[in-house]
Amino acid sequence: MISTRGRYAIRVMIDLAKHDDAEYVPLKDIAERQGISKKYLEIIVKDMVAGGLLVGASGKGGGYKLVRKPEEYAIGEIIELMEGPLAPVACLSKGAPECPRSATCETLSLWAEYDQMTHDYFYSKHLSDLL
Amino acid sequence: MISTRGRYAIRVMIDLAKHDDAEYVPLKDIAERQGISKKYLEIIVKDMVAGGLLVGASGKGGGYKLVRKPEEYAIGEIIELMEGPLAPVACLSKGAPECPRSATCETLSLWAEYDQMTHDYFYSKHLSDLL
DNA sequence: CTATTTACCTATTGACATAGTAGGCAAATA
DNA sequence: TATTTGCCTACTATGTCAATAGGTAAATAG
Repeated sequence: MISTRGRYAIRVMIDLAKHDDAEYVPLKDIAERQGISKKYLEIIVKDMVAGGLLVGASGKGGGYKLVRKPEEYAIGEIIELMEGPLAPVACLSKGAPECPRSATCETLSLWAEYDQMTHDYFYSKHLSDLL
Repeated sequence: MISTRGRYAIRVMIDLAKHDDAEYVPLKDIAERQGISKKYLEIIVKDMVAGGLLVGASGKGGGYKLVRKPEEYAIGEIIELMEGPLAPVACLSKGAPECPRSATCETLSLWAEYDQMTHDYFYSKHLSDLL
């Protein structure tokens, strides 16, 4: 299941996308509108900045804003940044050590096909599709 | 991600499907062939019996066997028994209390569509497809 | 009727993730 | 200089994951 990290991140993105591109939006406002603890959002938003989804600005008039247009954010990108790989099994994650069972594994193609489906789905949807 | 509970359960089912339908297969043999701790498999197999996937028999000549033909087990059924609902968010699980945000939630259709895809996929695949 | 084989049951453990809370420092503006 | 805002470290309670440990009950072979 998708955890609050991923779900809240998407809601923050939607909230920001609905506001003027030029202005920074204080996290306090987002937290109030979304009914989510501001303190908890701080942790989540920090990772979003580190991952290049948002930029932040301190001080009065500061806050966060998107760095790209909503149609340029794939939902899969947001989810993978916040939750880790979409892969249903560890051996299909990018950079995973090769599984010793892979040559004879009867379930590998089941997971691989599902992984492909999931990837295609979440990278075909963009932030702009949620507005 | 699918945990060992679900993955091992499927491997046990495949192992059993490869053996004579009429005979009980001791868990010790399955554990050795699959390279999985027998003690851990006991816990998993117990839930599989409780869920109606297998039957067990004690004593000499005992073990476990399938109760249906491999083509009559949907993979989704096995996964949901062992891992809980396939739903990507709690509000889409069967019997979940209605989410207060559902009327205005901008992400609900995203998750619902993915949920449908996942369900369709894992209920279209059967144990017999993995042999 | 006894020994062996097998399933079945309860309990415990260490490591990790989840979903936060708490308190303070740093930067930018009015 | 005061206020607003982001940013940083640390802590905690709860639960899940992946087992391990040790025993009881049932069935069969001899």
